[in-house]
Amino acid sequence: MSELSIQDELGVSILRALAAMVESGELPSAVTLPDAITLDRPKNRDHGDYSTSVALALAKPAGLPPRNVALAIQKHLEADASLKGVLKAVEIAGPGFLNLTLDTASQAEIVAAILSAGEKFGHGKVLDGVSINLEFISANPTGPLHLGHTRWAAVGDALGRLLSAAGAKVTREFYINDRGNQMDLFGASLRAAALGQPTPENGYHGGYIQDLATDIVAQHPEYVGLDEAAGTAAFRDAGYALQLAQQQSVLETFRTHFDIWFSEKSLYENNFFNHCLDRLKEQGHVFMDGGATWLRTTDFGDDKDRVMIKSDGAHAYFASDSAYYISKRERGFDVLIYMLGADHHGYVNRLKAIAACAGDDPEYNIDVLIGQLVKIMEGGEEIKLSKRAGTIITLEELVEKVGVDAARYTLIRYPVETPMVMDVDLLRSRTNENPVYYVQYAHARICAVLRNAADLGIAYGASVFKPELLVHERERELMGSLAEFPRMLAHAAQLREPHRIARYVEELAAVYHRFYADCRVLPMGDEPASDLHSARATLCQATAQVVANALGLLGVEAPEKM
RNA sequence: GCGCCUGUAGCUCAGUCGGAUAGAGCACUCGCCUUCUAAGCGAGUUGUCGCUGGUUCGAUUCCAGCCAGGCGCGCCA
Repeated sequence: MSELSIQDELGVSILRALAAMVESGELPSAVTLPDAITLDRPKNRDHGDYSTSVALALAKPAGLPPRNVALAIQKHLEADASLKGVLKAVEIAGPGFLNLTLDTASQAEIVAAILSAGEKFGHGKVLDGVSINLEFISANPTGPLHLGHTRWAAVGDALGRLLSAAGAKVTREFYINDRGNQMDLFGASLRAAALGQPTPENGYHGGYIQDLATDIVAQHPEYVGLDEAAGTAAFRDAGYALQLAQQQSVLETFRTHFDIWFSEKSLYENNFFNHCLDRLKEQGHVFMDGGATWLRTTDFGDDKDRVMIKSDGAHAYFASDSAYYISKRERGFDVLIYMLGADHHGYVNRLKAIAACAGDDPEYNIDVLIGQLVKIMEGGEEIKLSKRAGTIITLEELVEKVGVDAARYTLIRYPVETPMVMDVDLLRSRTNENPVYYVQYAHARICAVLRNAADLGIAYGASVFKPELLVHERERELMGSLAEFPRMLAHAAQLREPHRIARYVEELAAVYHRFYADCRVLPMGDEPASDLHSARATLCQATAQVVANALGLLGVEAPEKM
């Protein structure tokens, strides 16, 4: 079997047909042929296994009626010897669509391909060799992770898995804002709580502050006696360590792993920031004004120039952004993905401007994903998200209520640019409204069938598989869906849209359930085992593999029993 | 004012190299377990794809303008 999938093979054959048509004068030589042919899966099964509108697209430049173009392509495909045994029929429909129907045995090769590739089935090379830095969450270490962070935890982690599967070399990074006056405020709030004093103005509230303060005092009773400056610093550092450890621990239980926890403070160690500043100066976009040091980001589409070093000598947050960008690039990453909340979308232009100021190509080196904030409904009312008010749903609480699988799946299955409403009551009720159960059930169901097959002594697997037996419409439908997985994965990776995986696997589960309802897999009663039983069991095995692979990309378990 | 996102069925939402009759779940009605997991399957009902124009063989999809909602525009972090 060739390296090419059947879709690819058909696409290449059509391109060959087009080239031959130019050769023979059936198409004017002035017509520019497409680089690749896209084959769609028609919604209507009467339209074959794949369809293409290439004839429609070429009709105009060729100055020919679309049907004539389609007829010529059809003629060449039917004469193509390499498609014997692959393509069963080529039909022309509507204004000039070409509908292709595959030969059964050829279509069923996908089953063997899946079993052969196993966990790797679907993985591809569209991002081969690309070194990607994927930064997400990057919450302040001044409190627990809330639901907004949780969306990024789920989506970011799934995106990391997806990009890796597409061939990219991915490093997941969490940026710790461990510098600046928010940290000092955090320290002052903890100290106040420990001393039983009122929370400072704009300080941090919430029960966790009191809890942290209590823990710190238990470990370091001497902190209570320190003066304000020393005490604030001591509580800040101790609170930071505890809070960061808490975030790290809860993320691990959420199956979200980071390769690097990057400290903002570290950007100012070992003269690194000055090194970055020098690099930016070399590019000529740094200037002084009013005693401050600026980056002229307006050279590259930003609304206004940005201060890096304030006139009082302090580093503005933008200084960190700039240095952090350069750090990532110097560590060898080609593509930097930033996942930001909608309230930070104003940063897109300035981030891209940093890249341009550093002499890079913002369109290639920076990829910013903007996620709309999550709203939470409980008891029919919206809960406002406010880290400081203390009325937050944390990642831990969400997991406690609905479990890791349901939480991750629900958060991933919507495009991030869609504002999302999570109904806590609904998720807590564990009804079937959550499609994760639907998908997991399909997997568990298949596993049950395969267990029974083994008990009955039915052999299944690539070695006994007879592809020509799978002629039932439901079987063909199922194999068609399975064959879509690699292409879907590549597309989702390129678009950075993990939600497509969830949508795909839901459809696959639906197709499997239909197959299951119409096609008996195992022998009934005393019926003797046949090759068809084996073939169907093998198809089930391949389906379970793809469902498991898809759920694996989402970080959701594929249970063998439910 | 400028910028970004959103507007699709009663509700929650899918649908981006433009494609054939616009989909799913929930909800509602009715069927299917004396054999593989009924957490399932099947049938039925629901639409000015925000509005108006443009591009073309074809627009929910691309472009422009408008309407509505959300968010952002600091020598804060």
